[in-house]
Amino acid sequence: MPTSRSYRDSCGIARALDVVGERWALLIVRELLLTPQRFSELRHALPHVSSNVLADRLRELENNGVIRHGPAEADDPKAYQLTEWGRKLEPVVRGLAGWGIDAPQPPEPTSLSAGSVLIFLEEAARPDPTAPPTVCRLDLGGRVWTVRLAEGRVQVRAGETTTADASLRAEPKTLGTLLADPSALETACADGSIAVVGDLSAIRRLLHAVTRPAQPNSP
Amino acid sequence: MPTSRSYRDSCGIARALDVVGERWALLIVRELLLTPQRFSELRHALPHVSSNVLADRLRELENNGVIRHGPAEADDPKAYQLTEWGRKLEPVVRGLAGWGIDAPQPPEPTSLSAGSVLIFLEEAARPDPTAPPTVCRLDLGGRVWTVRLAEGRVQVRAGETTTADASLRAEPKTLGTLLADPSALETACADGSIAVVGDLSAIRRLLHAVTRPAQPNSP
DNA sequence: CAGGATCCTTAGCGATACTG
DNA sequence: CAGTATCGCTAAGGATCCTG
Repeated sequence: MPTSRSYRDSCGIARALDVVGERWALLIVRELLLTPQRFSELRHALPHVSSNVLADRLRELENNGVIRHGPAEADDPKAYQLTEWGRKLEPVVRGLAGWGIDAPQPPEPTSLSAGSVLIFLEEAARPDPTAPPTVCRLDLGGRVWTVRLAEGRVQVRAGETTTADASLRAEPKTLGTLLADPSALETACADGSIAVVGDLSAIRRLLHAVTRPAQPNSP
Repeated sequence: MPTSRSYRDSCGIARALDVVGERWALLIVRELLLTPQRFSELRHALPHVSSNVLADRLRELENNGVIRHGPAEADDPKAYQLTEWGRKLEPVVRGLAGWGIDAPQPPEPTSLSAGSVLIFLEEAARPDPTAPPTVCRLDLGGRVWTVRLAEGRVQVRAGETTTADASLRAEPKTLGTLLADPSALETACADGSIAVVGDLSAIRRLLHAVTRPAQPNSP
């Protein structure tokens, strides 16, 4: 029996939380915002969720019309994907991402999935508007993504492109480290923790796009 | 106990949910968005939360820098209020409200606090831009609010105003019913479930501001 | 082997009662 | 009024075990 506890409040917020307020629900939505994914891909993207909870959430989200399971639009017949209504959560999820970035850093060991780092890229990046438009191909945790920098924004899409300036293969966590400290790029290339093909300066532009202008830290 | 249940994910969304993802947290933020409130006021606004859970959440939100308790800015010294960072959740909460309004209606008995109906007012209202600017004074569940309709938007503020076109006193749930069915206004006046002073047509404009243009309802 | 279902333990939740 | 204390319940976490 999946969850059925409700806030019993007619407010739109409470009704939204009745649907996506349970644990892990919004992180599943985060993952599916980027691309439809299968059960095992979601497990890999959210390594700390147990399989029963994930199955419960997926069933619940499907029953509530947030995601869809079967084949639709001739896609992967086993992939979970957002419905039209579910996709409307995108601004909310992005807003949460932007807000959470300002949270105090937990000092604990954390994971970082491909979805995490890509959403972070889109949300936190403020690339130099005067820099040349750049297209990077990312091979992140076994999936390929295309990242475009142009006009002060970063856009991520699932899948290949034909016109990349550079290609980068790395673990999500490694890329996260580089985003925090772009100066480690050469070292990472040298020790093989990442692999770059093409124009290295394109990767450098990507990394510097998310360098934030000095966080105020007053408690 | 090592961690008090964290997602252990460096993603901004996960870190946001570590702070406001627990049950009731975002509904507390919803209430405090309108005005600082005391413990008993929050209990009244969220009738289904038990006192220990409310106390836990408030302590947690305070520890995480979302709300503040003591006296600040010469306000009610016992009221909880949002910090500057906490207030930045407003677009997220409003986004959730707008999304949740399109959720299928739960048939169960639901509550409706003053905060609920006021956020709904601000979020769902699309007043006629050609109608005259209107100021209503609302006495809702023992607190006074000022509602302004102007230029196609509705703005709610806590407290009195000096220039109201009309004043309305009602229970939050009664107002919710009227917003769903404005034609019941005369009946409600007659049977005393609401009390109107001043220009009744101002109240009528307020009620019609949220009448939505025919919901699509396809499952 | 992907895609779950089942079992067991723990921690968070809900309701009520109680206290400074 | 502003919370604590207590207790039964249920969801989450973790591992293992089916099933196609």
